[in-house]
Amino acid sequence: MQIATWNVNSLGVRLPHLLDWLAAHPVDALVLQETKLTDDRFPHAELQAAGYRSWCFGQKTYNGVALLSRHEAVDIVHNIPGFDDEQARLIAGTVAGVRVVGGYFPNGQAPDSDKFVYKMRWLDALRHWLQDEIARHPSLVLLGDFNIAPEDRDVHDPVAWAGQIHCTPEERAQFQALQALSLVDAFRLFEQPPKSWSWWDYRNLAFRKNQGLRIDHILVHASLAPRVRACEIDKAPRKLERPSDHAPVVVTLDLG
DNA sequence: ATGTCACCTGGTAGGTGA
Repeated sequence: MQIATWNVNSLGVRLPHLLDWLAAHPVDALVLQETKLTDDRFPHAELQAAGYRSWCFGQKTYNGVALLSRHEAVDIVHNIPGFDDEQARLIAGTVAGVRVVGGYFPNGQAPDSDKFVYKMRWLDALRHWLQDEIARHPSLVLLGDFNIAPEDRDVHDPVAWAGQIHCTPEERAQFQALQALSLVDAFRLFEQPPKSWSWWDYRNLAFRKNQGLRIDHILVHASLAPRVRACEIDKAPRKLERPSDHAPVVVTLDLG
């Protein structure tokens, strides 16, 4: 089974890229972030023609998430239960016995901003809900755009980024707190190329210079970790014309 | 290089968010 995450930065713009990518990488399930579409505009028909059922949770202009699956998904959840939120940032569903939780974590803007306070509150709520959710569904995968670079090796220039948004001690502590729920960073289960990033700023020729961050992650519960066969970032879509600023990340599970 | 992209309002540009 393969599960992927991709921040598409507007599905309205990126649908052709997504359809091309799915044709080349027919993953079983995929979560999307920053769809930026209200649900009435979601391209269910085009995705169905590509072999995918889709569940969306969007809003106008900003945010928006979706779950795509070749098989039926059940027990769909929108946003973090018990956390009152006007922003569409999380969708979960159970696919073939795997609880798939896709999140578009708040960006946080700057460490001294109100948006950073919201990011911390959102992460606190996520962790508390996940604690219960893992007890109900141990075969859980948490994936998406975390907007956190967990370690210095996930940052092209750790000195310049020290203390900046995505790299603050508070955000990294939140990432570690998720790991403390027995969630394992699938990417780090394997030897990876150095300077592996999942996001490159549109500015400054950042992709050409490979100046990026690894902020898109796939965390699997420890009960699934022995089943993980691969975890890779696919840089190819970032090289296309009019790309998203993020690359997809794929995990391969051997569920026997 | 404060260097781009997407989307909004409201209009032939400017603001917001990332």
